[in-house]
Amino acid sequence: MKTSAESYHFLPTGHSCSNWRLHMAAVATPSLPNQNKLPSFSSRIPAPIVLLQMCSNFQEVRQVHAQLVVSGLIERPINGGRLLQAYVTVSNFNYALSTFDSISNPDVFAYNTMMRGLILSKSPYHALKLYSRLLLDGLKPDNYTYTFVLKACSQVNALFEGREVHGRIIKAGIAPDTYIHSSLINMYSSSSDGLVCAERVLAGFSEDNTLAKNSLISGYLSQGQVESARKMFDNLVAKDDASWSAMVAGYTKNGMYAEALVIFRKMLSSQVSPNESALVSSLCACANLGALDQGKWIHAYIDRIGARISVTVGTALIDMYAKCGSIENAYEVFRKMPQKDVVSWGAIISGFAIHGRAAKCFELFDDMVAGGIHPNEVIFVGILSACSHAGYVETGYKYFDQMVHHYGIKPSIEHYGCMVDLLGRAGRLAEAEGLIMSMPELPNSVIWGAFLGACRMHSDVRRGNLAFKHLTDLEPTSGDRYKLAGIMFANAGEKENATKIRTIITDNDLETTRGVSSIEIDGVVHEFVAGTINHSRHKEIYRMWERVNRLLEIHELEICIPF
DNA sequence: GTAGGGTTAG
Repeated sequence: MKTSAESYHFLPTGHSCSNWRLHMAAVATPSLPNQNKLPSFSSRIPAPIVLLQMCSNFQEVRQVHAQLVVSGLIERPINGGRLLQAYVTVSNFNYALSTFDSISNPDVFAYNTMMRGLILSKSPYHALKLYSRLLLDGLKPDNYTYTFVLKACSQVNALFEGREVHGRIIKAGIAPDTYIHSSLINMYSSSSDGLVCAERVLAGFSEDNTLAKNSLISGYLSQGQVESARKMFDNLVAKDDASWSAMVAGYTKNGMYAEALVIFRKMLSSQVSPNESALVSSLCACANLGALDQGKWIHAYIDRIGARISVTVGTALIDMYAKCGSIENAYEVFRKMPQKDVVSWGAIISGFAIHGRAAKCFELFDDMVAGGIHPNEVIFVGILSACSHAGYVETGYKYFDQMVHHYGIKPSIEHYGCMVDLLGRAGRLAEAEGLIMSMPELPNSVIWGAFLGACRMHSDVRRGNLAFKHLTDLEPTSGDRYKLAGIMFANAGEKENATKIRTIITDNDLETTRGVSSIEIDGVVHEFVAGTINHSRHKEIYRMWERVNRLLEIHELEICIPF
């Protein structure tokens, strides 16, 4: 470490040394973390180092950092590594990086800790660079180094580099432990080509290793090989929470939502308490199924076990309630969340957008910005789709402009989709067409589909024909596109074209879909198809629905225990 | 003398 406080320039740019000294004086005195819980002072370890291990947030680490500088303890190289570690554990990666830079001769521990920080902050490329620097420094990588570098490789699908690391591990004669094994499997199974190697790695390890087996299960699932994963999972003797949650997450990721809920239920009946990942995945499955009762049950379960609602779980709850049609519950969860990140704001804004509450979306957007959270591209998808549902063309333009020029976000195809939809619905077809032509990338079927829908709505056969031509190129087998065009021609009185299209649909046996909505009663999902009025039990369902509403008012969550 | 699963949310 640098030897004096004056030359100690670890702070991010904008802080001068004199400011730092003043600041140190201000923070060094007030409440330090849990001083009363300190172990006895007979210990040889200096008090600030003990404190460092007890820090649970950034402010505390910074205070102890100040003490380390004042006491000169920072000058011992080992303490520099400890400080770095503390910044990584409280997820302040800028301070971690500055601390690392201020260490003059970082040892393997410092390198490992910094690599871990870079992986946690989703900078795997930097972690890989640091690994090369470690080798250039002539240091000898250890088991931790290999675990982290393999993790970085799997994050960027660097199969080639990963193989090289694998070779180096073998050549170095390191005895690979369970962690290295599971990291190798993760690395190889980040691409479908590597799965065979992953299987071989597992086969070459004699001990029973649940960690590595879980990794291979996740690998199969990430490559869509659900059957292989399930087989391996069923044969697993010691299933831990990670094994279960890998299955729940894997089913959800592969769109098999019902299976995800079934295995989640099995997890609970096997007396394994679900971890955060399993809760989030199963809530995601509920959201996609519209299974409000099951979602509410999971919410009640979380409350019952007294788990603190984390940002991640809270966000998954918001999304579930919003997608299951219960925006009020979503908003309640949102308001009660002690911490929110940009994803939580995105979930609630998109939720209100789905429900057509544009004004509320704008209000939330302002609150978010006022709270110092920087909107990302997803926030604008929510805002623009709210504009389009409400028909606010000028507001939509305003936000689109703000996104590009004020926030420097490059519009994605989804943003263009919202704008085309917005302009098209409002009948401003020439503007919509101009926007499509100005797009930097090639318009996809979503864009042309929205445009065709708008042309049909406003009986613009010339432009509609253009959209239809593009759609037949992009999606030649989608019956829906032909159907829409057929309706457009029929409405415009062009009977010849309309019948031509109808014969295309029947001759080629193209499938068309109909609008479907569903409600869930007593754990069973009932579907209603647009245009049909005689669902076999619709009267009964209506009566049950009324009863459910009454019950909900009386006991809130008590009725939903489907498991 | 400090350490490492999996990873979901818009």
